[in-house]
Amino acid sequence: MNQQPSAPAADAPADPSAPDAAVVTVADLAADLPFERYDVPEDEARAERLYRLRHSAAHVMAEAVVELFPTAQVATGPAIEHGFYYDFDLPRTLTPDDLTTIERRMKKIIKRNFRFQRAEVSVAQARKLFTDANQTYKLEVIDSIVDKHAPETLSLFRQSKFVDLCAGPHVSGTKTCRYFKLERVSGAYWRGDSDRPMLQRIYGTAWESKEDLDAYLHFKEEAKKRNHKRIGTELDLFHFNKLAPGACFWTPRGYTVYQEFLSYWRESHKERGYQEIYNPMLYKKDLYETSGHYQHYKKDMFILEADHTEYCLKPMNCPDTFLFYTSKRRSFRELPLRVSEGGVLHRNELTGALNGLFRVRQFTQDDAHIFVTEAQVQDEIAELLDISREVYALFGIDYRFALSTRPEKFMGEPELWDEAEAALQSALDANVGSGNYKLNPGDGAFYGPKIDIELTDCLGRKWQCGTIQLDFQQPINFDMKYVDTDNTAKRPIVIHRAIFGSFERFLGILLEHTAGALPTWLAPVQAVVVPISDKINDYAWQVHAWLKQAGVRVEVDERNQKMGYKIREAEMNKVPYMLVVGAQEAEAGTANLRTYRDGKRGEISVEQIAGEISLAIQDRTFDVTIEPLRSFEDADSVVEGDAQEY
RNA sequence: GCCUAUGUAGCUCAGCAGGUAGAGCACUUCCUUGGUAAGGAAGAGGUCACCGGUUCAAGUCCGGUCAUAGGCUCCA
Repeated sequence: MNQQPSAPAADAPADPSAPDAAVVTVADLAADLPFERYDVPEDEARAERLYRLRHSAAHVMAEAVVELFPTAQVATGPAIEHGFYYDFDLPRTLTPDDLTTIERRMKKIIKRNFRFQRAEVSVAQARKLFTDANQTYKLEVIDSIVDKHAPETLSLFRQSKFVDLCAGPHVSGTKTCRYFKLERVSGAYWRGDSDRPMLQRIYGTAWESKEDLDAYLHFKEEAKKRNHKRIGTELDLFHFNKLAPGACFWTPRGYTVYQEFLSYWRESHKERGYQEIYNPMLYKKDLYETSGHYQHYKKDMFILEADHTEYCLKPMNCPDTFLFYTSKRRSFRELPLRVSEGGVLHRNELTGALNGLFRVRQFTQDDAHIFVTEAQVQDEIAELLDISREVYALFGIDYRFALSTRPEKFMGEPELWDEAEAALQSALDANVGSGNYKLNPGDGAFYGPKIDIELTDCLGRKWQCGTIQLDFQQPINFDMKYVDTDNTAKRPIVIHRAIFGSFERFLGILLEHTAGALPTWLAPVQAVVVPISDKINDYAWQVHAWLKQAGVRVEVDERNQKMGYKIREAEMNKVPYMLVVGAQEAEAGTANLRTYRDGKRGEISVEQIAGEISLAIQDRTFDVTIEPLRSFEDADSVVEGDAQEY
């Protein structure tokens, strides 16, 4: 084989000690501009201070990158939750080694504590500056600022040898940014537009103290341990296979959990007057033309052909539930008509968007549609708020309601919107209390206002799962009617609602929230009997039979191992109840109880243990201790669900 | 779909100057018959994601495909 002489590669990192003389940086060109001392106000709130710090860290990082790549084009670099990022257009892609190099250079800059300085220049001056420096992204930023605000001047910030178009604010000196860490490189479209160039984005985190930084890094580690995909493997609940990307394979244990979940859902909704129907999964495209999904949602649907006709795998339950409604004449006496259809849904999510149970291509929503008269809206909403509360209390998860109102683009009559919004609002005021819910003006669906439910898990992350939406549009599309008391046909309103969002996603959240230690009623194995030696196996099976009779999912670990080993195994499998039995217990008809939550409990009669477990199952007690990790999430960042739009 | 990284036993990972695979756990068998998070020994288990190329020789280098992760975009 030919040994290539080790010539420097064309794309090797630039040597900063010998910068290309031809490259003129913004800082060089801005040397004569009127930069002034920049003072930071005292007594600022922590959030503001962090914002300054992180935004400044982004500038420091940009300086380090420009040092390394003098021809780099810099795009934008804001402060974000936990840190900052900056986007660059670079001559080559960055490697993990580059990140280390950049970090080292940043530390040098930080150590010298360069002051941030500010200059105000005319728009023309700014344009010339960035044109001469060949910074095209900045020019585009200037253009959009001018379009939007038509300012007379623009501000520049400088620290050391880096000058950036920037409104600020910043810290006074670079040393304030010293508790930082670069986290990762990724691609990001310029202006978030997938038709524009892909830039390289470097993410970093920055804090006010070493303790904060360490705590944050620790938090990230803990969060990683709780990843539901990891727990799913550890507890043998589900797996994924490349032959069905984005679809979950539930194992016997996992499917047990899933079924328990479904049973609860069925039971609780049946009690509240819901009727369950079961519809087809495959429809001619005409259905979705009627609903409008074919026009607007086609790229997310799986479409196949048979009999020279296009068929669609249903991506949501609404349209086919409407076929149920219109399948016969409806009377006002039937309303409110509460119909649930937990069908299997398919959505052709982009491969890059798939994420464990959080974002799948096949899933089931705890979906239901309620057909109501206008007068019934408010009571029905109150009822839904009540169910939501019941459900979330069961899982020990914090939640908050949010009202989203008419967006700029909407369908239907504004008067109807106003009425509907008023109905939602008064239901919220009456049942949740005014001020106890969030307002998202203009965030409603185009077909109606909605109430979203945001969950907060023990990692402080927010999730949008449940949603209650009013829909005036589909009743028209499907020409839904009911015969009213005066014998005339009237148009019902549809309420779309989901509490969990999707079972898959909610289970994923629950697994992370509980770190896999599910409440007894959901646990795949609720109790394990641990005989101390195989001489006790007969009694162990006797205990097994007693518990089984009490409706407990119980196993016997009769492997030829020491009990310490079996206990360890049961602990790692997060089995709520462990019943240790030896000669003594066999004699007395007892078991030595150990629980996942409370540890060793001592010798108790099997009857009593069986009673305790079966009560926990029956009541669906949330018998789990959640130790909340210190939260690093900001108040208003919500991870959006896949169940929010219909 | 786009960017970057990753893909070796059921799991977690090592091996990478190219010379035809290794650990721990899990599993099987045997010994041990034990009091609340790992007793001992032996054994079995892998087309190194897949396809193609370079080479006498590829887990290792190159190209492509698929999947996964983190982002971006999307989530009427």
